[in-house]
Formats: sequence, C-alpha cells, structure tokens
Amino acid sequence: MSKCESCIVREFNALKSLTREELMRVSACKTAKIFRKGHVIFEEGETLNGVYCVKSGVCKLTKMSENGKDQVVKLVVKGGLLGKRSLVTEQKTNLSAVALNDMEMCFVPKSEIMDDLNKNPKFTMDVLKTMAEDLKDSDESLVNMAQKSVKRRMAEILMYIHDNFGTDDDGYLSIVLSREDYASIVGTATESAIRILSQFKKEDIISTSGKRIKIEDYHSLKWME
Amino acid sequence: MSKCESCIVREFNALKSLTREELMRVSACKTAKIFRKGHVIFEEGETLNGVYCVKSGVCKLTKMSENGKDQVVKLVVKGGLLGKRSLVTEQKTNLSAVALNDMEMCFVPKSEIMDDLNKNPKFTMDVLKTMAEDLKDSDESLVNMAQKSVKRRMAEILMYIHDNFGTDDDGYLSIVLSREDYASIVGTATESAIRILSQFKKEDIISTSGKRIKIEDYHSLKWME
DNA sequence: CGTAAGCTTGAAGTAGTTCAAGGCTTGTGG
DNA sequence: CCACAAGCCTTGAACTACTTCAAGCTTACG
Repeated sequence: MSKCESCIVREFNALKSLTREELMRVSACKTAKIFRKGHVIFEEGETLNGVYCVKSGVCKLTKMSENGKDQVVKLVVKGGLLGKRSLVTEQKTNLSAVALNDMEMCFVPKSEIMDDLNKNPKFTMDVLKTMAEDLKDSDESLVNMAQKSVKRRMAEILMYIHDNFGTDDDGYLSIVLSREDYASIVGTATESAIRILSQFKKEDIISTSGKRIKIEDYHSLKWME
Repeated sequence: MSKCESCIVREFNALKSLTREELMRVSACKTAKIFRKGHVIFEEGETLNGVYCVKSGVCKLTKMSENGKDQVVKLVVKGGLLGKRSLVTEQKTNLSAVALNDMEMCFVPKSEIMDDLNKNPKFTMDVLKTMAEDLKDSDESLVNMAQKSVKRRMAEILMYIHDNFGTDDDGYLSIVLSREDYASIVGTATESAIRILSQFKKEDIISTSGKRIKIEDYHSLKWME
C-alpha cells in the first residue's frame, strides 16, 4: 500500500494542507479499497465513520426523491473526497454513492482526521474552501434545474463531462453513463433523456455507439437555445 | 449602538464560538445598518469586504439565470449571516441579496474576522458546520426542484415559511412575498404560481388578503399528491 | 382620486410524462 | 461458438403540466 505522503491525488484535495507528520499518521491508518462498477459505496442515511478519497474511477452522489426517483447531485472523480459533510456534522450522510466504473479509493477513519480538523486551522480552512466551492456549484445547479429546459441541461451536462473528464482514444466521452443516469442528472424521465439524445444525434451534434457518446459539434451544444 | 457581546442574535449564528475578547474587537468595528424593504444589499458579482449579520427582518438570496429570470436560492432571517462564502473564498459573491421587509443588520469587515477564522479553530469549525448544513439544504432543494411538481413545491414552501417564520396575530404568514417572489422560489412563471395559489384558495387550503396568505388546512398541504 | 404596480383569469401553444411495444447489445450457459 | 435471455435503447401516441400572451381587475400609495 502506497503512502499518503507520496500520493499524487493529495494535490487535488484538502489533504494537501496537512503537515508531513499528520499525513504520516493518516497514512498509517488508511485502508485502500476497490469498488467494482455499480457497487454501492454508501447509502443515504448511513452513518459514515470516515472519508473516502478517490484515487481513480468515477462515482455518482445521488439522493432519493419522495416520488421514488433517484437524483444525481454530483459526480466525483480523482482527488474528490466522499463523506466530507458527515465528517464535519455528526449527522448521517444525506446522499448515496455508487461507483460508475471500477474505482480505487482510500478510506480514512474519522477518528484519525478529526483531531487535525480541530487543531490545524490551515486544514480546516482548506476543507471550508472546498465546501464553499461545492455550495456555489450547488446554487448554480439549482438555478439551472429551475430555469433551463431539459434540452439545455442535457447539452450542458454533456459539455461538462467532456470538459472535465475528457474523451477516450476514439473521441467518446470517457465516462459512460446509462440513459437512466443521464435522465437522473438532468432531472427528467428516461424516455425524455433518450429523445433529447436522439435529437442531438439526428442534428449531428453527437454520435452514439451503444451507451457511448461522442460529441461531433461542440459549438452547436454551446449555443443551444 | 449595542455591543456584540450582549447581542441575542449571536446565539443563533457562528459568532457564538468567538471568545469574549474576539467579540469585543469585532464589536468595536462593526457598523449597524438599516435596509428598507426592496433595498438591494449586494448584487451577484460584487466583491464583499465583510459579512452581514441579520438582527431583524428577512431577505432573499437570488441568482440570475441566463433566461433573465431571478431564482430565489434561500431566505435569510434573524441570526443568519450574509456573505459567508465570500469570507472563505477570495471570490466575488455569486448571489444577490434583497431585503423583503425593513431590516436591521450589523456589518463586520472581513479584516476583523479573518484573523479569528485563521486562529480560532472552534470558530472555523462552527462556520464549517453551518456551511455543511447549507450544503445539505441545497441538495434537498435540488432534488425537490428536479423531481417534484410546481404544486407540490409551492405547498412545501408555504409550509416551510409557516413552520420557520411563523404567523402574525391574524394567522397570516408573517413573511409577505409577492406572487412573483413565490414564482421565483418555486421556479415557475408568475401566472403558474398565481394559479396554484388560486387553486389552494378554492380548495380552502389557504385564504388570501392582498398578498398575505393564511394557511387554513395544513394537513391538506402535507399530503399534496 | 388617479395611476402604477401587482393580482387574476382565459385561451392557445409547447414541453415533458407515461404507458406500451419493439429492437439492439451483452453476457451466460449449453 | 451459438442461442437465448435480460437489460438497455428507441419510438409512437395520448395525456398532463407548464408557459406565454393578452386582457381585465384590485390594491396601495402619492
């Protein structure tokens, strides 16, 4: 098992503010875990006793609505921390996390890191900053959800995935989501999501191959209605 | 001007974690401000150089969508802090704040409080906790917006206002919002908001008097579709 | 007491949902 | 390696929710 001190992922998240000694202590207690595609990492309502740090792979954070449909709240990739909120409050988690492909993660027990959170202001400040950023993103999502059309939201999520997570060698989006996942991100019925994607396909804005999606005309997506 | 040390509002927000000395210093630098109904406290994109602490009155935090419509993100009342996010990150604010009725606020310059944020872990932790709570609320709102009908969302915002901000002596909601504000919270056209409220009125779930709203049958709201 | 701002209603149009059926992939066991 | 089943993906058609424009009404306020 590699050490936290030398883990590249550290550069991407709040752990970078820990001192060398703090990191070594954390490193000694962490557990590396592998989650297979589709695996539920944790579920809404569970008590988390630590945070997960994503080393590779992608997962979705979802919340169940009263109508029985899941809503995707956020996608998390390399460097992201799962369970930040539960670390700070004493509450159970309000989201579920599901692996979208095979993932490598490090689990750091709460007990190890709480002490640093209370004593290292730089670290606390850094967690605070990522939280503030999350909050800003969340405001943005809320407005998008409330005011934009399904078509527009779909265009934006495709661009978001393209820009943030990139494409594979053939030019297809490297994150492969089911139509149901897309529907759940955009907040619509699966059929609606499919219809929008079909329309994009007909207009030569995207091309598909099974579930995979390639963006052919990025510019058209950008100026969508 | 009264002192922060003896301000009751302090009990409701993160300032409670400041030591007596810290509070006295903050107190010496704060400015009391009065904002009249409808007054814009700050606007999206402004650089805030401090936080506002609400002593009385209510304000809405809104974000402008690309379609030109405002979306209400949050209502803030006594004890709430405005500009928390801008305190932590060095960024401009992403929301606008508008007074919904006459408000009393204290303005604390950033310079005064940043030092405490860096040196008093208890205070930082407390800000972190309220931020985590905001984030949870925000997730909840996102799911509601994405998955629930306008009617349902309207019912919930009425109950929310009733439960959190109470009623006046006649039983009317003590926060008075325009139909446009309701539309902007629920994320719909003003006419839709009006129609839903009219429907509630016809079904004797609410009664109205001008803009004011009284909830007659709380139970019907609760079991809405 | 007049006028502007906000509330209400109607009617027509559009976007999104739902149910139902059929077609493709992918993976599995014979 | 093929066949078949399960799980996606796709499409159609009817329905419902929401929007938009347009007009009339009520209330608050100078």
